Amino acid sequence: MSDIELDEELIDLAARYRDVLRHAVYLIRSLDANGELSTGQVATMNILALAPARVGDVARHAGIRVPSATEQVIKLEAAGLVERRADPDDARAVLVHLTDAGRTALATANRERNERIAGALAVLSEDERSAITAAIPAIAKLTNSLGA
Amino acid sequence: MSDIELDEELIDLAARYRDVLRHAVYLIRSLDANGELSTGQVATMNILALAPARVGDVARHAGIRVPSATEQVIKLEAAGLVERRADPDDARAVLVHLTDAGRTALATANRERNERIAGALAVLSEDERSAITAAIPAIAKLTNSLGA
DNA sequence: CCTAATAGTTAGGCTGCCTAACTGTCAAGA
DNA sequence: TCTTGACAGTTAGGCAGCCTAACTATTAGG
Repeated sequence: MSDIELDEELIDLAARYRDVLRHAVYLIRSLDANGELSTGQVATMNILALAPARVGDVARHAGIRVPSATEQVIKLEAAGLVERRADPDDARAVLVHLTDAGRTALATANRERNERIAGALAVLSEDERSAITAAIPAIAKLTNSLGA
Repeated sequence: MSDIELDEELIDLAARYRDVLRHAVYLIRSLDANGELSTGQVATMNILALAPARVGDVARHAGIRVPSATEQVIKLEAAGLVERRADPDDARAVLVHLTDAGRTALATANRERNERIAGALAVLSEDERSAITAAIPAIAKLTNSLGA
C-alpha cells in the first residue's frame, strides 16, 4: 500500500469522523437545552468538584481565556454555586470554591445528562455499545493529539 | 445481571462517553479557529453542496431555527459564497445556491479540516484507528437517537 | 527599591443562537 | 371569488459566550 493510498484512507476516515463530531456538537447542545446549567458551567463546576482552583486554572482546563473564565465564575457566583476566596499564598490570586448548592446542582446536572445518554445507549445493540466502549480511549487520544 | 446493574453500567459508559464528547466540542472549535469559515458556515455549505436548498431546509439540517439560518445565509451571501434565488415553484420560498467561489472555499475548508484530523489519526495505532472506524456507525446511531 | 512578570478584572466588540412580530404567498372552502 | 388559515422567510430585539486590549494589584528578581 503506497503512502498516497494510506493518506486517502486516513482522509476518508477523517471525513467520516468529522461528520460524527459535527453531529455530536448538536447532541451536546440538545443535552444542555433542557437543564438549567450550560455546558460551560457544568464543565467549570466539574473542574471545581475535584478541588478549588484559580481562575486561570479554570480557563486553562476549560480551553478558554482568562477573562471568559472570570465571566463564568461571576455568573456562577451570582447563582450561589461557587465562591471566590482569597488565596492565602498569593494575594493576586483568587481561589474558586464550589458551594454546597453548587455541588448539589452539579450532581443533578451530571445525573440528568448521563441518564439521558444511558437511555439512548440502552436502545443500541450489545455490539454497538461494545464498539463505542472500545473506541473511547482512542477517541480521547485523538482529541488530545488534535488539541495540542 | 439485574436491571439495576445494567443501568449502572450504562450510566458509567454514558459518563465516559459524555466526557469524550465534551472534549470533542473543544476539538471542533479548535478546528475552526484556524480557518476563515465557522463551523456553522461549513455545515450550511456542505448541505448546499449536494443541492440548492430552502432556508427552512438549511435550518432543519443544521439543527437551528429559521431566523438563524436566514442570518447565516445573509452572511454567506455577503461573502459571495452563496446566492439566494427565487423558487420557481413557490414565490414564498428562497432557494439558496452555492456559488463557484463558495464551492471552492468549501473544498478548501473541508480539505484543511480533514487533513488535520487525518494527521492526528496517523499518530494512532492501527488498532486504535480500527476501533474508531468500527464505532462510527454506532456513534452516529446514538447521536440520532438522542437528537430525536 | 525598582522593574518585569503574573493574576485577575473591566471595557468593548463580535458571533451565533433564540423568540416574537411582521410581510408576502399559497391553497382550500363558503 | 374571496377570505382565511397555514406556511416561507425576514426583521427586530435580546442573551450567552467567547475574544482582545487596557487596567489594577501583587510578587519576585536584580
